[in-house]
Amino acid sequence: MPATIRDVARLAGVSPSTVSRALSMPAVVNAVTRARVQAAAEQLGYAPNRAARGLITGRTGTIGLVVPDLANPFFPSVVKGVQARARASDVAVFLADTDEDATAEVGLVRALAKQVDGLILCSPRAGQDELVSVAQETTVVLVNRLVEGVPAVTFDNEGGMRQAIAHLVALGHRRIAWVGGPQTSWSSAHRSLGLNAAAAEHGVELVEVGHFAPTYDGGMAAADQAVATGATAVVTYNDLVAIGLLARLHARGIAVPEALSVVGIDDIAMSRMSRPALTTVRLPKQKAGEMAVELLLALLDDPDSDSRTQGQLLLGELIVRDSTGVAQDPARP
Amino acid sequence: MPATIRDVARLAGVSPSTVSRALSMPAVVNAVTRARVQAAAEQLGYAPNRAARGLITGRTGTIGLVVPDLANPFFPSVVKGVQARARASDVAVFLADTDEDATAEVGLVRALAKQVDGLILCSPRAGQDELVSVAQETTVVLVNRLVEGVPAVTFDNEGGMRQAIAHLVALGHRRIAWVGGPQTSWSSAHRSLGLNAAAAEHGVELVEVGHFAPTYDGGMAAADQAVATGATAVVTYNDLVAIGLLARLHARGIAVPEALSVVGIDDIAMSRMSRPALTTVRLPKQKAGEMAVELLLALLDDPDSDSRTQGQLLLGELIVRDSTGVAQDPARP
DNA sequence: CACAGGACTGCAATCGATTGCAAACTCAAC
DNA sequence: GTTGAGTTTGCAATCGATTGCAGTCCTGTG
Repeated sequence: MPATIRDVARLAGVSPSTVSRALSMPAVVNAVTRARVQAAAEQLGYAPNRAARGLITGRTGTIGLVVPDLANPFFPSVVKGVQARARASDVAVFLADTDEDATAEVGLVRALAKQVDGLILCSPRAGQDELVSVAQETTVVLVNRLVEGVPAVTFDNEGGMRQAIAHLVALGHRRIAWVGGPQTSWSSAHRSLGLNAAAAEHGVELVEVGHFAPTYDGGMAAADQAVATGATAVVTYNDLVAIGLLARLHARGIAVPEALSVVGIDDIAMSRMSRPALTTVRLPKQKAGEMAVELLLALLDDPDSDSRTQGQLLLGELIVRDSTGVAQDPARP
Repeated sequence: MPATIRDVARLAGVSPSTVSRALSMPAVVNAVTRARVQAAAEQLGYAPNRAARGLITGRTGTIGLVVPDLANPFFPSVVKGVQARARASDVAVFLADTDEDATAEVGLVRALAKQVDGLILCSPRAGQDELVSVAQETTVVLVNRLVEGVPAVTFDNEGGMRQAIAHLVALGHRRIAWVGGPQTSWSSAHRSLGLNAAAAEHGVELVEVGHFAPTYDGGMAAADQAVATGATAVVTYNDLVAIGLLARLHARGIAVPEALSVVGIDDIAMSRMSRPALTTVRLPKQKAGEMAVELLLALLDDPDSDSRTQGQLLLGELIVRDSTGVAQDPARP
């Protein structure tokens, strides 16, 4: 139905080759011919069929984006960033949601890999070996996950946690609880590391209360155990967990931040809307999506680019809202 | 890099034609040949290049999905539904976010149209004429928007509003405020219609407080005007607005639901997490995405299918939480 | 005036897959 | 032992675009 290069050629009175050149290598065709071709293309609303071009050039102008769960507000932000940056370079984005299923993820990735120039895998749940093997077959950029030898855009979890701890210590907290995310989560592990290091530096105590689902319900589940630690502040795996925790604390009549301070991570849109508004470490999610595309495109242009080894590290930023306050004196409760 | 049909043919010792047939019309090839081909394909991890197939068959196995803003929690749900249903039929999904820009939307849609078999336009911001014209060029399914002659999946706004009003009337409310969405919003207009009709039926008063951005901030902005109407209950354009309104009410010390009841629409994930938890009309967002794909696929198979004219209407469901309560007696405040 | 050189443009091959058509083969029946 | 029907398979054309190569035309110089 849509106009082909032949239609344009006919209308402009030239050969298809000339149309192709007029449109993609304007310098080599005569000015008046070029103008005629461009007018014809314009008139017909012609745009080259990417699939056909892809057959010849091996570049389809398409990338794939795989996320674990769009219902988790973290991911739409990343997707939006990918979207925006991809559009700016006129590349289309295939989106796939794996529903947190690592097995489905691998299958999806393999299927997608054949239809795209490159893949962006956001917080992939698959095993390290599988990711490496996929990366050997296609150009892959990881987001929020680090695997030896695979280019990635990650967040500075350690630095973020350091900021959170510094903030809490400044408020007088000396015993801080950590509500971890899923056992297998790469970012949870790294946040824990950063937290422990920072706590040690400041000479304060860090109590880990275990692993919970990275959801509102996970936060509800974690709340009581966090309280039981006797800590005066809690850092949670992410904002969703923090908000769930806040809900449970409210239900139990525990005042935030008076009796307990709460810090999340991510800064999802919901965080400023919670009551009290959540203090959190903002992760530049959209930026991560943009940079992932940037990195992928660079890799595609120059596969041997050294960005392969380094990748990109994005810094977090502490956003202080109302869920953190001066530590309650443990002596007079 | 990936294996082509020729590679498989060579390995299986047959011609490419036979490979093609063995894989997509198994009945016509000899059983032992078929087995040999399938083994070879398996061994090479072969999957046909969809782009190449698309050139011949005119069907690429790809659909496009356009949403106004992924940051609005309504849309990721729809996207998830589209995703899931599309994957079940082995079709890939191009996602595009227009950033609420109607002009960009039209451009994007036109560009996408050439690369896909069909398009799903979710809550499109473009004008009616533009949508009609796009629908003439490609197969299009609308979600959450109705345009004469274009197949669509919509929500029963009228019915949903009827439920909300019935609920409020049962609680004794007699004067109800409506916080509308954007002036040009199709769903806002229809919700208003349903509200007015239901209010008339029940003999209660409906006060429209104007049009606001469909966001948290929009809700904050609307709150004071809603209060000033003297209504004992407010229905808002969507949940995000309701949650913003709740925040402002809390800041002003107006108790919900004691002094004012609040009802949202959508039932986004955030709604059960708000304080108080939001009473709302649940819209089956994910289901809408699934049905849109279903409808699109049906239309693609049989362009003259009568689903073109009818489309699908999805019912809303009132979810009663804590933001609605018995009306305050206006006599003794 | 002939010829070298550059600027344009068209021909034809190519990418990976599908499909109409015809060739090759099998098998049974006469 | 032919013939004819039915199966199975391969050849070759095709989709839309790109690109190496070669041909045409024009211009300037000797």
